[in-house]
Amino acid sequence: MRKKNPTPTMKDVALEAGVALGTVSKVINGLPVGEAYRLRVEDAVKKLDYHVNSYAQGLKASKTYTAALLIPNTSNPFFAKLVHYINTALLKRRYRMLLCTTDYDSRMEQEYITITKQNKVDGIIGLTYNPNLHLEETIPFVSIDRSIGPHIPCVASDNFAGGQMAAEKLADLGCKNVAFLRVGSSLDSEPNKRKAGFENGCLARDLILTEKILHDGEPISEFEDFFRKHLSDGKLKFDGLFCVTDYIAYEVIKMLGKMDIRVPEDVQVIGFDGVQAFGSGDYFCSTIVQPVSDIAEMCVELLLQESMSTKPPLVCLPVTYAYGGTTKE
Amino acid sequence: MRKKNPTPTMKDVALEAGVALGTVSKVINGLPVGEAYRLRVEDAVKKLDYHVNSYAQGLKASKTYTAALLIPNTSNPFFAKLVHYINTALLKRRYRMLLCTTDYDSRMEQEYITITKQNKVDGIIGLTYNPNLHLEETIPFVSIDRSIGPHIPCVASDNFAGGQMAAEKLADLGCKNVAFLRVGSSLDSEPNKRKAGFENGCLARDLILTEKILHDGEPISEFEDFFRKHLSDGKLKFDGLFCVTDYIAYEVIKMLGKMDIRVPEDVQVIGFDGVQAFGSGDYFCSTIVQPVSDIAEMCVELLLQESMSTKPPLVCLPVTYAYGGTTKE
DNA sequence: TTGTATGCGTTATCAT
DNA sequence: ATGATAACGCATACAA
Repeated sequence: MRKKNPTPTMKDVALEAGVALGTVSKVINGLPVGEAYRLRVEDAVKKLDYHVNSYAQGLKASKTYTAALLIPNTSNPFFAKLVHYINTALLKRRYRMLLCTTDYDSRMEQEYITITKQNKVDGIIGLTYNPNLHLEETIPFVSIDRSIGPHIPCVASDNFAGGQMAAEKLADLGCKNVAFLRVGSSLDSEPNKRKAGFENGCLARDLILTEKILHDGEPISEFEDFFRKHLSDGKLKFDGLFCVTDYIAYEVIKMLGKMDIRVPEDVQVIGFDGVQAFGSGDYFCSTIVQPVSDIAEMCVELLLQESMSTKPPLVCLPVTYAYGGTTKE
Repeated sequence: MRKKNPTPTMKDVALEAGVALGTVSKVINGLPVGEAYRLRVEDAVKKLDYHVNSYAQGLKASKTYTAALLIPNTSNPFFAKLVHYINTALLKRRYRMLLCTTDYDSRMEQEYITITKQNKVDGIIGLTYNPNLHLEETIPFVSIDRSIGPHIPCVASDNFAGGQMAAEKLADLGCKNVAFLRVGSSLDSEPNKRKAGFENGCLARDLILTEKILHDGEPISEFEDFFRKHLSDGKLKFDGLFCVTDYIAYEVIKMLGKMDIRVPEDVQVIGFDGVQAFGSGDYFCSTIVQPVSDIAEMCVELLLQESMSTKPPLVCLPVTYAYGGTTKE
């Protein structure tokens, strides 16, 4: 009883159980071992409240059981949700998540690649906007929403179908004259397909379509000017709006409020993402919901999958529509 | 050039530089070493793009350079912000964060304590609602918003001052008759002081005060009944509301909208937390802003501080008021 | 089947 | 000042 070991090791367990070190290891890893020995070891484990040191384990295996998640921030509710589900999916597989919030900053994204090296992560899941991110060939990478390279799988929502769905929903709800509102990084990423899908849907349902696309530098207030341009004696020309994200929808709805245009009476609004205020039950707006938890699962699954051969280049997951008070239903 | 080592080790560097292993270690750790040797080692490090394996380092030092963050979720924007800043503060000190989202579930909180053991974290930062959380005596713990035990530091906003500030602000803006709205876990935690501070402020400024406190089971819609009870010919008796969180404020404002009571014309509303929609510039409502980044820094500082003796039992950080459209200013 | 010895990447103690 | 060596906790190939 001289030195009370703060956290017991396999050696302590072996000593306690009166068996050899190797035997303990086998029991821990579920390898075949004599019944009597196993019981004694298990007792000792319980008695000492022993837990394997997964870092030492990793050292042996040349793995760290850690995956990095590269993401702009945790403030955007969509990202926050992604963080949550990816973390959970990793933990379930006894992996740790190294959270790297880049703040849309390319410099930071590169910096994190370094941290990633220092931490010897086993893989990286990245939602990144850096057009020319230089990443290690050797380390597994799964991209969200953006195709990054020939052998790097990309996971995204079915953005095209989502755009289409928005058009159909607006048509079903009686809209005739709709607008598509988007603020876009010029990078081509999967979410860009929302536009194509929406156009396609409008065509199919004979909706008149106007588009307003803000480019990198332009302030979001440009949308207000856009609306004013399409106003005739106080009434907006459009009866439906499809905003490329819930965030845009949120800003747009505020603008409409200031202009005394009622939502959904005068104009119906559909967003994209499925963001909930405070993570609680209700949506900010009627919206196309991304299957965040499925996206997370898929990313982790692909990342940890051993065989490179079976990794598909692009996985699109189905979206759903949800009512959030900004449409007539 | 036979086997191309995927990630170089100290040994490789030593070989490359033609020096002994120990020498490399010293250079890496900034210990004194001959100038010529140092240069050769540094060259080799650059050439091989060597990074220390912090897990092996940890194995020697019996540290993991990992701290766990126990928090209900990342969906609530206030928590999301906390996650972001704590992660950043840890990373700055070359620590990793193990994110443990408990979903307000006591069972999960305990489960994570186990994961925490398996992962041999060096410390825990916890924002937890488990009244009788059983935690290891041996591992450093810093609590957010709740005093948990005699030797466990607690970090929080100055909630009392925040409550006071809300009362003063409402008084300054012309309110005479105000209400305090709270939904409360019965647990006594620092945020409860918001009530005391507000009462204090109302007294000082001669405001008539009504309180409505929802208990654990009651649905938030109870507030709507409360309002209807204090309605006389369509006008609300109150001209100011202090909601204990921005979330409550958000829900309350929606209710008021349905009742055709205008904010801030008919009634002004102040929340608490300083939550921003989508993490962008503007606040959901006029609010008392918690200094999230300071809280995060303080937690990490206290956690990693060696000397137990100098750890204060409770640290309260100053709050500020921010306009968010739901007050007359 | 069980036990022993070696090595994973580092650091620290010791001779040199 | 520099270099060899042991030890950290664990897994495993090999010997008993």
